[in-house]
Amino acid sequence: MEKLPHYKKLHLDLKGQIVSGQIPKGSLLPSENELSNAYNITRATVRQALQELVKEGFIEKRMGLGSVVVSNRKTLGLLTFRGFSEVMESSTLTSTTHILSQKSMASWPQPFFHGLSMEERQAGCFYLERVRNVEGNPVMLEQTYIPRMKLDNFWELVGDSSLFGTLTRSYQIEILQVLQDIRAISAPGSIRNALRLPEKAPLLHIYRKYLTNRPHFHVYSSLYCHTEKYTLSNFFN
Amino acid sequence: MEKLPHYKKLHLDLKGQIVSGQIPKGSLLPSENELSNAYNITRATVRQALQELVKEGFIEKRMGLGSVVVSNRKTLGLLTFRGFSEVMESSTLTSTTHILSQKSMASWPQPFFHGLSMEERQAGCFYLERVRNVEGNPVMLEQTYIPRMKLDNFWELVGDSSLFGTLTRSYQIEILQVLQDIRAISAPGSIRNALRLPEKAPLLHIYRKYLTNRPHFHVYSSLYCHTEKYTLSNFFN
DNA sequence: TTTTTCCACTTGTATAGACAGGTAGTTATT
DNA sequence: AATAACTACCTGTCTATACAAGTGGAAAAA
Repeated sequence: MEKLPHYKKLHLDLKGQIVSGQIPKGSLLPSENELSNAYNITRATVRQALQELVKEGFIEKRMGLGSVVVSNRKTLGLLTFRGFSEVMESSTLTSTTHILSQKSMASWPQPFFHGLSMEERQAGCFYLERVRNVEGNPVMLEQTYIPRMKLDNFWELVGDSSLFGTLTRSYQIEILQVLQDIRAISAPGSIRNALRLPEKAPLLHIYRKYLTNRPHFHVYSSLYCHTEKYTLSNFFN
Repeated sequence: MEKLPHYKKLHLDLKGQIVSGQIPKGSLLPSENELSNAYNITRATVRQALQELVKEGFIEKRMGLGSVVVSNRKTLGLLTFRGFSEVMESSTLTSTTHILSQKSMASWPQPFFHGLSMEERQAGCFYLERVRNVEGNPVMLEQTYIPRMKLDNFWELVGDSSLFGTLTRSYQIEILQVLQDIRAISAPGSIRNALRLPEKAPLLHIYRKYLTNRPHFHVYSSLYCHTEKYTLSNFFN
């Protein structure tokens, strides 16, 4: 039993009710005062929870009116934070993951797409290469690099489960922010094979740096996305 | 003289000191208690201001340590909020804009890339098509649709200046959030001409919906980005 | 000298209350 | 019937305070 802060508890409760459809899109959330009474917390704490929902794009606040549910997509915004499974898990689309490669490396690739600190460079990295499929179609190749810094039994703990879920559960590492560079490219040969693409197919290429709550610990990803059938949705704020 | 809320005042003060270099990158902001004393406001209000800076990517907060300045880039995060000029204005790259088309339309394109409310549909839209150049190279084609809702003298007020700047200054419309779908495509003929691209060049295509502080008023954009020389950088949180 | 403990300071979470300002529907006025 | 005023309710901003939890350096103990 983990004891979450009150605002987090309310946040998750409301999010659950929104994505499950109990609070339908277009409707109003209970008012801040109602929520503060119902949960026995102050309005300030309620507002903190609602703020999270705004940030994730689930609700919009209207001064004098209330909080309007504007989306019930579980995926909204999560793409920017987490791996693929979390994004897809709630949709009706079936998604699978296929691991192509999984290894510990004493040194990082040279050149690496992002600057590294001395600490990171010396630690070496874990490397994970995965193909993500939606409805049986390969749509994304994900190459992830994790510094080997205080991550005992990493592969055993990751196992078959979500990478970012494992980081949170087993190491209390949470993603706070993501920096990324996006570009469109023509699929190179190596990627074409993995995603079964024709020559010169346009691909979305994203370099990501995940900032975490563990200082100086970052996760790096290189993503190749085939966006013909499934597009990448994001919200920003 | 507009009277800003206290937290907004502090937010702008700190932002100014960060982008001007008075508070250098890597250094710590004054602590929340120091700021609350200096400005004669409570810590809750200080935290509201700092939260904005975190959202914009200027600072990171470290529990037990303080608020670290992690960026002094004027542009950071703004790409997700505003048009092109704001993004480029602080960089050393020279950027120019060329207007291809500029008209008022009684009805929206059919089909339109995003669902519209009755209100918006009936209002018609202003249409603005622009090419953005960096160092003389065309890198982005931007097609923007603005509902004709309570925007008197729109074209006169926009003139040559920034679209989003005009919306803010003349109509007090501020962008709160951006929803977007991203995909990679092969440049279609019409776009190839405007951006002077070879056939089948990979292009980034982004559909955007800007949510504003004016209820039910949204701005829509379709962006085509040539990302060979200049990539799109974003931060998420 | 090395390790542990402690402490000052920082951010995180939370309470209780107050007033300003916007929304929408009802009621009173024209 | 159309307009204006009122009202209940909602979010926005802010004060004052308290304690929990993490950081980093100094002091104490090994």
